[in-house]
Amino acid sequence: MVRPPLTELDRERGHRLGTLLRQARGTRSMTEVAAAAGLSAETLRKIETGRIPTPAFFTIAALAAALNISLDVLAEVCADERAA
Amino acid sequence: MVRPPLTELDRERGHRLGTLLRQARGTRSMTEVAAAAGLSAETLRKIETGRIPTPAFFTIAALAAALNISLDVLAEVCADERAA
DNA sequence: AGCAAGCGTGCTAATAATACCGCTACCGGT
DNA sequence: ACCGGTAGCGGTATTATTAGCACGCTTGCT
Repeated sequence: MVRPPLTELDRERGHRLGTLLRQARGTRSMTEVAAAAGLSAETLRKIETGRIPTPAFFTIAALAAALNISLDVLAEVCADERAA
Repeated sequence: MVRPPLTELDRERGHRLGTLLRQARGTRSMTEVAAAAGLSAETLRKIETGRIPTPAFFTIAALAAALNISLDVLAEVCADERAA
C-alpha cells in the first residue's frame, strides 16, 4: 500500500472541518473569504462542502487566519470523534 | 495555471515548520513520534527535513498532538516571515 | 562486529488545488 | 413578466504534490 485511500472517517472529519469553516464564515461571501485567505473560491467551496477531506496545513492556517479562529479548536473538533 | 507549483517561500515555510517540529521532538526518536502521531517514520522525516512543504492539515495536527504543541504557534511562526 | 537512528533517492497510487462548464435561486430594476 | 447580476453547487479535466514503501549508506554507541 503506497498511500492509504481516505477512509470514511477521514471524509467525515473533513466534512466536520468544512462545517466549522462555513459557520465561521458566517455572512461573508466565499469569494471574499477565499481572497482573504489567498486561495480560489472553488477550493474554499470544496473544503467547506467536505470534498477535500485533508487539505494542506497552510491552506487551513490561512483560512483560520482569515476567519479569526483557532487552529487548535479546529483540530480538536476533528480529533474529537476520531479518538472516541 | 491549474495548480501553482510551490514557490521558494513555500519551501522555506515548510522548512521552518519542520525545524519547529524537530525541536519539539527533542530526544525522542522519529519512529516513536511517528507512531504516536499515526504516520510513517519516512513521512515524519520528510516533514522535518522540509521536503514536504505543505503537509496535510491532519498530519500536522496529529503530530502537534503527539508533541504536545499548539497548532496556532506553528502557524504563527510560519506566517511570521511570510507576512513580513 | 553488530545495532539503532537518520538521511537520501527513486517509485507508485491517491490526492490537493485550480480553472472551466452549466444550473439553480434570489433580488432589484425596467 | 423579463433581464441581468450575484452567490453557491456539482462535475470534469489537469498538473503538482503528498504519503507511503524499499534499498543502501553513514554515524555513533555498545
